[in-house]
Amino acid sequence: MPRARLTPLSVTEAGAALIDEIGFANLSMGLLAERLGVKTPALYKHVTSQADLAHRIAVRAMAEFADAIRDAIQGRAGSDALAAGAQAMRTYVREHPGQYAAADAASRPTGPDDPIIPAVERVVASWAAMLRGYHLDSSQEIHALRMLRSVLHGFSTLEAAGGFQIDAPVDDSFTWMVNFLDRGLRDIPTGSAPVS
Amino acid sequence: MPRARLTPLSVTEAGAALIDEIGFANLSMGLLAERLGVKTPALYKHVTSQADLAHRIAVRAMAEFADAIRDAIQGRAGSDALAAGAQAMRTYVREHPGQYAAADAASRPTGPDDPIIPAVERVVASWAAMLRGYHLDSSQEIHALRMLRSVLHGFSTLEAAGGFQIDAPVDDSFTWMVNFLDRGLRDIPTGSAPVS
DNA sequence: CCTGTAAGTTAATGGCGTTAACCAGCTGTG
DNA sequence: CACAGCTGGTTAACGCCATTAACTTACAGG
Repeated sequence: MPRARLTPLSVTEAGAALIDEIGFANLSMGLLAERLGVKTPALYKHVTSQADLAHRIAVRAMAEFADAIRDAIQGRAGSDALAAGAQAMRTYVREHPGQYAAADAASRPTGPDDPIIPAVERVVASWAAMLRGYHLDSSQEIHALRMLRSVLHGFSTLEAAGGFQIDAPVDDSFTWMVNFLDRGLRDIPTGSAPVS
Repeated sequence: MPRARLTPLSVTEAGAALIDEIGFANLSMGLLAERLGVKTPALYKHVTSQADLAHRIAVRAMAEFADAIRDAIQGRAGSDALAAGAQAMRTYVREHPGQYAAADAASRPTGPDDPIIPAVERVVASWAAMLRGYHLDSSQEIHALRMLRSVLHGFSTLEAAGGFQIDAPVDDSFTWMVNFLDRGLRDIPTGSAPVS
């Protein structure tokens, strides 16, 4: 019987493809083994557990996600950078819902040398670079960053989950929302935010 | 041996309490049975499956969530209503992370008579009533609603998951974000949204 | 060639959700 | 007050899944 020649990397990649098809919650060792033409226990020669597999998928996904955001923002500024970055995020989540869910679930690092940390930092750095085009007060940057992350994460995951039921084009809502954010960011009162 | 006198309702309520303690993904029939002082199969006399239990928890949670939003908005208008509603949502998710996750997972109805439908509709109606205070163009209401839902859902779930790592007060970011939204909503260009 | 190791295999364990078969406590009737 | 039946519990058993152990065999280096 010929060998399958698996590696941690090839197992992770196959897992990443599978998780997008069946959903994060439905990932199972048996399904992945079948997909790779191998019996379930063989996977444990390359991956220590299902949690380890999920984490490897998450790291890989976060890195690809960071690349996508960086590439979209690259060479643009201000409104253009915001629109391109937001669209890149939405596209990534739509095309890789399982991997995004895995990355999201693993985004709290398990330790100080968790390889997801640099990947997360690259994402944050891209959003921060994009926001720099709006010349915000430094005390407000973190708030704007958190808002941006919240709104894009919320929209993308709700869309991927089929959460927008009403019959109105989701594309239009997304464009409207990005324009709303752009307008608000271009017209921020200076000084620290007034607390109600 | 005395009987436990369980009902579908009491099982659902115990499940709701448990899911907030251990998290949506960790809910198990065995754990809930133990919590109720009963053997696992006893639960199946009141609930047809774990999926059924999760769905009942979700319906209950969505209804309580709808109440919380309605009560917060009640008697307020404009900025006050937005701030109160947003805070109510954030508080609900923080206090009931498991139930919110269950409600979120079940928010796509399984059929036309799924009891989650009216609960979801009440939530939407509250947000729509709140937005009415901003006198938006009717063509833009749905977009504003989706944005609001996205941003509050995103912020709340990220916060509940411990996603805001940087050392800056999350309360301040939330207030800043709500103010940002309020400013933007009070100053919306009329006519249909410009599409880039 | 041939030997050792690493990548597969089959077999076994334990935890879960679920179902079947059984039994006992409450309830409503004579 | 008895007792019959339903209803809400029990124990036992099944199948699926993650994981581990014990084994075997393909292949790489000497």
